[in-house]
Amino acid sequence: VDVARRAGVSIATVSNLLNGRDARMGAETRARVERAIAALGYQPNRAARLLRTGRAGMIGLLVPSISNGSYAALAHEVEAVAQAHDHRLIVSNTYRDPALERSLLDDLLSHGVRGVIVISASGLQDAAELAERGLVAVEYDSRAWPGEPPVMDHVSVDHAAAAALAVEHLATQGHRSMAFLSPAGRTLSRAAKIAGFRKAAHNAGVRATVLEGQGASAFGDSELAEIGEALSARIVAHPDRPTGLVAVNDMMAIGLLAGLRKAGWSCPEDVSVIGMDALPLTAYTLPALTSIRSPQAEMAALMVERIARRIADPALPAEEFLFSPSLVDRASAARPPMPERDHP
Amino acid sequence: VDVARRAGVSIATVSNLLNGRDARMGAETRARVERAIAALGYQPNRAARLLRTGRAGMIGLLVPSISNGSYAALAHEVEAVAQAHDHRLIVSNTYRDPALERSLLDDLLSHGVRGVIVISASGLQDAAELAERGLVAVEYDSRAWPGEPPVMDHVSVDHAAAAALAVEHLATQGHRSMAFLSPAGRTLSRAAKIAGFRKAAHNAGVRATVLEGQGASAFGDSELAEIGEALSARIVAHPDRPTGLVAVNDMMAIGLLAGLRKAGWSCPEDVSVIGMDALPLTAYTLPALTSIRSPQAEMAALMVERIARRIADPALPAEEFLFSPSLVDRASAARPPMPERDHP
DNA sequence: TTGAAAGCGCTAACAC
DNA sequence: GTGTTAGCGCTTTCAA
Repeated sequence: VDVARRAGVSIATVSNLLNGRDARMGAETRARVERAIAALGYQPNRAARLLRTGRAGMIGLLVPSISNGSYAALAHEVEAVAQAHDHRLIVSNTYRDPALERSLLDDLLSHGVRGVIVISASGLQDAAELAERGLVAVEYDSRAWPGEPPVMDHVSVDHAAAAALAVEHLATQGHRSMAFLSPAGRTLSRAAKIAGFRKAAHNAGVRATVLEGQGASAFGDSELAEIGEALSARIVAHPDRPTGLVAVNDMMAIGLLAGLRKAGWSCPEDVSVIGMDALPLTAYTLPALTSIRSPQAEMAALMVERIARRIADPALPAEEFLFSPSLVDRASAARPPMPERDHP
Repeated sequence: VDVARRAGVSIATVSNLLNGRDARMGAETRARVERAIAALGYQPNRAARLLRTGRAGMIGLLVPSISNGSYAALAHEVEAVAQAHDHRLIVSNTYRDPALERSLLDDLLSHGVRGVIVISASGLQDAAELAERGLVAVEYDSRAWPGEPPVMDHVSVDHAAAAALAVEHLATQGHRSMAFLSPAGRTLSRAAKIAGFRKAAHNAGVRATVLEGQGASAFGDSELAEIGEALSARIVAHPDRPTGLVAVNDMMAIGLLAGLRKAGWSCPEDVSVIGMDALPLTAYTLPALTSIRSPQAEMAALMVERIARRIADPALPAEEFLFSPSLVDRASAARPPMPERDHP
């Protein structure tokens, strides 16, 4: 109203300009309005705009814990993409609690958020219902139900391939007995990694063990590292004497490295360790951690783009996108101590 | 409207119940309304509420980069507190760019956000103007201008004390020459740490050097670690032979550790290193990193509480809150190699 | 090319 | 105790 008055036009004209409907607006009128906007330092009230249009200019991100380095890195990428589209990012910790997840989703909806990226332990149950209520959700790092057409978009790295990459790298170095380390809870992504690990080990003809730690709902950096450290005791005592270790993620690998060291084993001389996520800091551990990297920036860009497209066209069929992981070859994975000799 | 119709009451009654004005509402009416709400799965539209009341139920958090572990940890704490108050958290990366910071703040305002926590390199210039426009800002980890009454709330750990803690710990172990390592840009918190370092070193009667790396705007984990690694070369070549090293934060310390190691120096035998932030992962480095911890959870709680109080009462005088850091004594700081002998 | 007016869903002042 | 109603700031037909 103030801008319109100052420019001597109606509020509709101002609104038209603001919303790009200025194709055939008088150049002089446009200039007057623009001057008024600048002079008044006017900024549109987004709440009112949202109320009217249903578009909030915000997207949601639900992560188990934002202090987990891997999710923090994802959040960074997502925020960067969102910022480039002039959108804000609402972040919430879900602690892998499905009920909380659910209520957070409801709440985002009531805030006018129409698009959300979710990292869910168990998969979103009522995706269809959410879609009906106008919420476009994309699941990160979880797969659709095999066989059925996906009910929502899934953007994930190929966890099975990631595990296979680790196994093959170790097998190439000569390891014949490997172990996969994970916390106790079976999230979808962990299950996929474990399956991939088993299959690749089978294909490579090596012995495979899966070791699960305590603490079902571990998602914080310290819990993860702690579990890794605790698991090292089971490694050194294991009858199969695994020499190639694959950790479900980098923080577990870091804990594992510390535990192994305390037990007097050195890496990579006595055991090889491969992590997953390729966090920046893994380049600086001792030894520098060999790890598996996901193309997070591209995944973030795709997720935001999919959300934008499905908001524009809700009929857009859901798809599953699978990204290929890559191995970051550093110092923690090398040849096993004495290949084959004491295991005929 | 739907709820009111179903419950056979007016919308005002529904609104009254929803907003706690139900003190003298008929028990039977209340029950009917509640049943209708449940049956319809009704959720209030927050955009409309915001438009009417000006309260968005969201708070903002502006960090240089959310992928930086220390800010991610802070974000986690802040989100937890906000969630407990049924508020959502909007997070944005500022990349330490004052212009971006400024436009993000404007944008949050237009989204209806009334409270924001800012980590700013240079301090918020126009805090007074923001306050006038209805934005309550709290600065994290930066101090008010000394002498003048603070124009906004500041919540910070005492950086000078943190540096002093590190210096004293090293001095107690016998170190007589120390260096402080930092990236090149002088943020307020870095400046405070450096001043505290210098002063404490002077008090302890030890030699003090401040070494700055390249890369003025380093806030990402990898840049920080990289600078730390690069700085190690200047340490080993330094004429003063500093044996006690204090890094501006943990990621730099981790990079430093890696660089020193490559140069053939071992820690803590040849040099001692102390980091700052006490990130969870520092318990698992080799050697486990001695570091300085801030009470982040308490600081987060205070910031959210201050925001709530100042929104309720804009006249509330601004204050500066200083928290005491504590030393986490681990393995990276010990006695210097040969105390005093080759430096008469 | 511009303007008038309806209405998004809610809250709160006020009337009953 | 409960209901009526104005209006938050905006977008968007529709009319001029």
